[in-house]
Amino acid sequence: MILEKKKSFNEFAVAKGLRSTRQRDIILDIFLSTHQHVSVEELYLKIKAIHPGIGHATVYRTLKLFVEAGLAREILLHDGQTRYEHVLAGEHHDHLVCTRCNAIIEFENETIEKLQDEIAFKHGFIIKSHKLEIYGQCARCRAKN
Amino acid sequence: MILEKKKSFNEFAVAKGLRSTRQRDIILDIFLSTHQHVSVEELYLKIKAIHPGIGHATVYRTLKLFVEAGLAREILLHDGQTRYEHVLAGEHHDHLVCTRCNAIIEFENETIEKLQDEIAFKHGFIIKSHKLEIYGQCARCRAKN
DNA sequence: TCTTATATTGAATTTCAAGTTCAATAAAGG
DNA sequence: CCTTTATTGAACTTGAAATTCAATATAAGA
Repeated sequence: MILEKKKSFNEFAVAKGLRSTRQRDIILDIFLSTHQHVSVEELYLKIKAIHPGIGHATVYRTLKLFVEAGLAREILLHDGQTRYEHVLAGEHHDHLVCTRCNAIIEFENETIEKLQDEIAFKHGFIIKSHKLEIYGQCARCRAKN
Repeated sequence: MILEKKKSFNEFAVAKGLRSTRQRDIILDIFLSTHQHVSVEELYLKIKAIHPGIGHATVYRTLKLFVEAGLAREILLHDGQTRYEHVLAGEHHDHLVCTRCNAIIEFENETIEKLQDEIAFKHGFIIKSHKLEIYGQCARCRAKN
């Protein structure tokens, strides 16, 4: 799967006439090796630890490329930190966010999606994207008390 | 209704031992006279135009007080601008956001809410709040093309 | 009414994420 | 190898929001 994604990014890069650089390879490698929802800062630090030369700006720029290439998706949660999540083929999901430990659990619900379509249609809206986040306390954190 | 809200804020202020100040009166007045979803900056400029003395910091602080007092609710949409919406008794709603003209349309959907409760329950989550935003193009903007 | 303790204000500063600039560097085709 | 030009990264800028702190205003008591 990681190889597939690398290949897919490569194709995107070629199609766009981008040059292949060491930095982008590194950032892609490390991004692919992280968990589902990395914040930019988190990723940056992880990269910096192994390749201290790589700058801030490059990480930001490259993540935006990943989004363009369809490898990543930007998510903005409650805390003002931009996160990037891995895009898995065809799937869409929403998030349960624990406001105590910041755990993020994904879920899908076909019925909710359909209801959204209906609502948008009723208001003459064309949906481009949507965002459903449920904030609360996860099972583990509840157990802590 | 505006009077009610003023009274309600007053009660909150008294209960909290806050002093009554000209600035807070002004900010409340102007907040109550705005449309549903003002951004801080928008409100600040509106206030500044009439009462040039009032500072940035006071507007921020006072809006947070309104939230505490239950008069306003903070909403964070796609564009990184914090908005405050008026809280009307007991109601909860979600938003359709036009990414072209920034129009915000509110909607309520009981079924979606119920489905969310089920999802949270299934994952052992206790819901504190949630956020559903549908982004797209509104009817008016679609007509423009 | 005057005094005093302290809550509040607002200009200025700080913070923090994110974006931008631009000279230096590196990739890739000729 | 050379040349063109994309890319990089240190430093800087931006913009929203928070914080600081001296000056001011409020409210309660004398």
